[in-house]
Amino acid sequence: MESAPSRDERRAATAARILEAAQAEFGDRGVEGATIRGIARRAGVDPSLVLQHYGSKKGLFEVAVRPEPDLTAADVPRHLGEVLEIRMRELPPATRALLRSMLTSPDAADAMREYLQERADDLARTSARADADLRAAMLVSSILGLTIARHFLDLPALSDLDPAAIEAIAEPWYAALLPPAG
Amino acid sequence: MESAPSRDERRAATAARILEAAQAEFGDRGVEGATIRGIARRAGVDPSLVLQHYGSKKGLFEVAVRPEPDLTAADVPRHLGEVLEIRMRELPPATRALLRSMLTSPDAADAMREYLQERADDLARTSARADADLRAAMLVSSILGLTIARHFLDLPALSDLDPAAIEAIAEPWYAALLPPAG
DNA sequence: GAATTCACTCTACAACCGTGGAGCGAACAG
DNA sequence: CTGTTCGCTCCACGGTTGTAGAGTGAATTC
Repeated sequence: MESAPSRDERRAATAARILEAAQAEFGDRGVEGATIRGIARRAGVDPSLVLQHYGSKKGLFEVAVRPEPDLTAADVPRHLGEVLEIRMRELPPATRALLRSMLTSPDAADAMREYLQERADDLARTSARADADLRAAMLVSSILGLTIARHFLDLPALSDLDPAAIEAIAEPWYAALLPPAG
Repeated sequence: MESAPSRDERRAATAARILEAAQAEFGDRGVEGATIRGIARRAGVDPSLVLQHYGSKKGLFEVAVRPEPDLTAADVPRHLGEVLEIRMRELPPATRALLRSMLTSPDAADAMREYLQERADDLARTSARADADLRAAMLVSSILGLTIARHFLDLPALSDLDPAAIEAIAEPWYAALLPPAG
């Protein structure tokens, strides 16, 4: 038997439900397109409650796009496979919300640039080439394009396909752009 | 001396000025973010006039993102250089408006998918490989990612750089993914 | 010169937005 | 059992949006 949840537990649970609803709504419509009322409806809650929990729409968005801890983990993906697999299969809700908003919200654009820059830096460190920074930036940008085309534009050749088939071609291609040192 | 412009000519001129303002505004803020009032202000005109010319916001957007004829020209760019050069230097206003809106407007997403599909088909025809369609889709998606990272996210390694430097690396890399037949 | 067209502005409306404050009712502390 | 906390809902406000219709004055036509 479960013990009856306490008041605090219930509050935390609705807060989490609101956050999920917000990520879904931001992911579907972007920051500007999503509305507090829409998020509240999806969470089965009054619009005011959303703001009582997260202060403002902007505040809610900042929490909603905060990447899951295991994605910002310090252990650099030595193989691109990790990043690729994550990007090619289902997107994490926070990532999806950030991607959806990055072209219309300066805040989201900043967050995305920062994220891409980190990934590019990680990658550049694995190479000894003089133009490693540029090549790393090109690489992460290409992954970004693939992600958008597959998950947001539904380009048939990419969205219909098994992730493994894409990875099989992409990985050696990426390695050709920025060969690992040694 | 110029002859005084007729009434029709003046009307056409303001219509064109409104369209330019709309492309700029859509390009800066996206379909949802841009407002009729903002477009009117930029064109130095009353908001109502915008609708009298283009019917509705949606109608205006459709005209605003219509690609310039020389970009849809039937002559396939045999070399990617053309596409790349266009994408790496200044973006045409219509393209910029479409790109900015593609993640938040289903109509824009459809138009962009269609455009990418056409380009991918053109490219795939230059190859005899069995997986040419997939590789072509990957290629145009990568260009898309590069364009976004450079022009919309301002990823420093890409946006600060001379287009030629990027092309010098990108072109052979792209050729490696989808080598031209023969 | 008078009559008419029409490019353009003014005003208004209904819908929607983010947000704040008052109030209710059930879970808590004593 | 009584008093209090507080998670939650209701209602309201000011502002912005897309859009429609009436009005105005100058260019056009006869």
